[in-house]
Amino acid sequence: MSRADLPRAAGSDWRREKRERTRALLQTNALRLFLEKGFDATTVEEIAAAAGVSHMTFFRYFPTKEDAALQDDYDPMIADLIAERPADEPAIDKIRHALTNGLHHLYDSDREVLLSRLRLVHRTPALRAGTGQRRDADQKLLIQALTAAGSDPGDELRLRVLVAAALAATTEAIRYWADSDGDGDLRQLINDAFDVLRTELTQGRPGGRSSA
Amino acid sequence: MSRADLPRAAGSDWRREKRERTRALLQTNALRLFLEKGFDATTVEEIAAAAGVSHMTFFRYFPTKEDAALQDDYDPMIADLIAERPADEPAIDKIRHALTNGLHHLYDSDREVLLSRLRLVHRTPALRAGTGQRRDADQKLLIQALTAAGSDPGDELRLRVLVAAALAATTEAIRYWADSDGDGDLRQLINDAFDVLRTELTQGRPGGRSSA
DNA sequence: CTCTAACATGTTAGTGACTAACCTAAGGGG
DNA sequence: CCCCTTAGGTTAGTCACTAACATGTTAGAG
Repeated sequence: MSRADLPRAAGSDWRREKRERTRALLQTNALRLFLEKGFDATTVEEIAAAAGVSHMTFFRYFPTKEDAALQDDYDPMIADLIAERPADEPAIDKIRHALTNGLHHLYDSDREVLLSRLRLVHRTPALRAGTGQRRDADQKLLIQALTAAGSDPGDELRLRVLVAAALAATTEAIRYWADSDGDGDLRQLINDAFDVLRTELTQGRPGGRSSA
Repeated sequence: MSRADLPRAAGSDWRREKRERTRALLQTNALRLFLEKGFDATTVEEIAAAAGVSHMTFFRYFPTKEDAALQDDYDPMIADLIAERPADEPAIDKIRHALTNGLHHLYDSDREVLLSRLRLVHRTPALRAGTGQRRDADQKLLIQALTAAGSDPGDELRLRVLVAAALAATTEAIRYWADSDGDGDLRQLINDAFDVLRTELTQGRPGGRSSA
């Protein structure tokens, strides 16, 4: 297999540190160049050169150029957050709370970085496409977490639709937030989006969102 | 611009027919080869050769290899279907009915082709990513159609979430249908998916879908 | 009827993402 | 001390996609 020689998680401390340093160097340089010159105008060669490695090393850390812009480590914590919710809570609320709580951290720490990354993704078709794949992965993750937390795994379509709708609402809230340059409270927007699901889908009144 | 010399919609009957024949030849050969050998294992050269043209001609008709697998002409009719719905119908029902009615046609005519195409997309990461972009486009289209049909354009987030949730439900129904090899009625599944939105998101009962 | 503009297609020669096969150097355990 | 593991390099590909320019064919103006 082509990617069998990926730098792995094991090894002595000093090797792990080196790996992590190289990886971080590649990703920060990638993001900087993408923001400076645009995603398409930046070549993998340039990124590798800026990080002081060869282009092959880049591909040992990131399977595609897109991944250097999209990869982060927020996903693994979602499952944990779901597991922490009370077992009798409805699935949709578990998701809602897990997501809003999860966003909490990066929201006030990495705020500016997050915003510029969202804008980059927004204006780059290749990256927008990449997020679709991420959403599929997130959906799978959430479904697993929910069944692990007690949801009926037999009712497949129901779970898929629930999770997909929840992710769609979250995505729209995040996009809306990025579109308005980070004005407003992201968690509030996400709650608004979930409220749209709750209130608008049942009877379809033309107005009535909870806040601006 | 690079794509300024795309075969256009104008011209005499003669030219238009030739264009359409070439285009159809390219797309059917592309789909056949993708299904036979897999998407990645098929080169654009092969497709072009099978259609009896050069690889440049291929790119004059399809901007990317993915498009040869994904492009169809179902989208334009969605807007029409929305416009046909009664003006006072809730947005979510407009979408639901437009989509189920729209699926009606291709459902019993192209059924087998549709199924194999869905399976192809399902097992090809590059194509799954492509569908994400299509969904963005569909979302824009639907929002335009809904505002044209009387929805309040000022309440941006609400419309985005509504449409995104509707598209998510539809997508999940279609995937579910493809996963179960086309057993069951697709329109019924879509209605089930919309019912999940309606009944499960409001109070989050653990059971209660309308049919299998 | 001829000349020309428009247009579908071809040819050739790129660029750049990504892969495969093989090589090197350095630390760590036997 | 040897050797194995592992981070990284080198080189030489393949293939999607682009740019620039060439060619034949047809439609329409004169």
